[in-house]
Amino acid sequence: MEVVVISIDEESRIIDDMMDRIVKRKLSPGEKLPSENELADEYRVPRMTVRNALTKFEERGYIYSKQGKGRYVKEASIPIQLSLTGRISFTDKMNQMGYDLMTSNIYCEKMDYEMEVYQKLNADEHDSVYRIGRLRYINGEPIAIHNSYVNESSFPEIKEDGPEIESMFAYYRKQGFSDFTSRKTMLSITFPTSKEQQLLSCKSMVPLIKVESDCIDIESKQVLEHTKILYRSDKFKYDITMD
Amino acid sequence: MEVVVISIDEESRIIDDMMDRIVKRKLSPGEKLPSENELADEYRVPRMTVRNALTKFEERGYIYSKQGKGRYVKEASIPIQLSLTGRISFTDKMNQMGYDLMTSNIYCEKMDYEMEVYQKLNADEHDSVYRIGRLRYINGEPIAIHNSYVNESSFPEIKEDGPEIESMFAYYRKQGFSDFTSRKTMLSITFPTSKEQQLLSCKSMVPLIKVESDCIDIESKQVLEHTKILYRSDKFKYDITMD
DNA sequence: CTAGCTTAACTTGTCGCCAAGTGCTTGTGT
DNA sequence: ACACAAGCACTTGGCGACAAGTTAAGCTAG
Repeated sequence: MEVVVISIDEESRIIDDMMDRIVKRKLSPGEKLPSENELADEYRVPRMTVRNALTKFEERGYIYSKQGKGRYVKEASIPIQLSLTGRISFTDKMNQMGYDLMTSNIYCEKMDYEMEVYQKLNADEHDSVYRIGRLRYINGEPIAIHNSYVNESSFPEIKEDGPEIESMFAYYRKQGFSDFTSRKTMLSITFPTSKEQQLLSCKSMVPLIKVESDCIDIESKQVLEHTKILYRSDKFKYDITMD
Repeated sequence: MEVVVISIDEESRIIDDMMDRIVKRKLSPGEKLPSENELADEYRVPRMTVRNALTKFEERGYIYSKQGKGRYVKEASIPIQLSLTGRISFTDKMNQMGYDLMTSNIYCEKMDYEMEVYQKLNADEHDSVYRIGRLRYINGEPIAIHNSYVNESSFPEIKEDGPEIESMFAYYRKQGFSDFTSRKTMLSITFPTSKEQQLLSCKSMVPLIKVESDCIDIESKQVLEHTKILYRSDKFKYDITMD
């Protein structure tokens, strides 16, 4: 009889085990992990295997390492419960939940032509579309990048106003619009580019939740903006309850 | 004057660039990437840096490698548009969209006590709760693990029936329940354990979308099940439109 | 006795060599 | 001229030695 050995990836096994130790509180936040050599002996694998596993684990954001010292368990951040369902603005949502929200404008620039975005704005290829980026902080931590795409032909002063806008809704109201709706909201997962890693001060393997939507003036049916928000997935839990 | 050099992680820069080449179609699916040595020369970095970057990229599921041959761009899978909003069952959703859905039962076992799950089922600590796991395939590809937690005191035959159930809704109807609702639906992101990697045949860095919900009989207000679904995030786009 | 420096034993980080796998090219025997 | 095998030039994969950083103990000099 032949014995079939199903090879389970050693690295994944180590990550599983580390995860288990953390959730079972055998390893608490701030505590030092066993050294690479100790773990290598324990799992009977070369140090490099342990090392690769721990590097992956680090990039997911669960531990951090210091050369010459060791690896440590990160403080677990309590997930912020975010409701994706309501039609209220991000700012209002967060204030409602009692979070200390801060916003900083990071850019307001003319974007290069991109079919997908232009189409959604009903923009002509020769229109100027501005991308307004804001970084959202909660309790001082950057947690989301909020991109708004706005057609200059709809808002001629957007180039000047853009760098000052905190809430787009407030801006639209000032421009004479009052009731808003949106067509479709799509959710997908991406990884941060190096720029996004810097802005969100996160590692390359922290998944981002990308929420794409738009904002339409109910009265004129005009598309005011297209939005693309990138949330750090390790900081949130989303309530997507229907009612 | 002091020149401050902001160090951008070399690995991330390489990944950014590879991603860019793929979306800009400088590299098409099936095509071979430049070798590690070529890229190392191009970016003026040691081969190991390129290697680490490409390994990460591979684990995200964008490329695959063959020893002795090279690295190749994977076929981009067209994301399946899944509506998270409706109250119809997974099976119905998929059939409605015209996808070739297949389900296989992978386990039906008494679970160990876990406070969170037991609480949500209003189960006593001494109750037997069964975990019924099904693997969902679309076009032959495994794409989601569907876990249902059911209290034996509500469904005494669950141990025997479990391994045969494809649709829980159908099962509940057969048991005399007809109208269902759910309380809260939460969405979060996790990474696959090694078991989940095997079941979903995906790499360790493919994020999974975890959707937790429950099913309640409207008439009796009884909690019939707690569900935990793990979707491969690289295979889906979610429609979370409100209306 | 004490302050400060040296050293050694740990830690994680980097790099490069060689092993393993593939396929093309080349040479040889029929 | 063709078949086949050996070798070489490429690929990715794995591992081990060393570099760099940290800490604490112990020795030495004041």
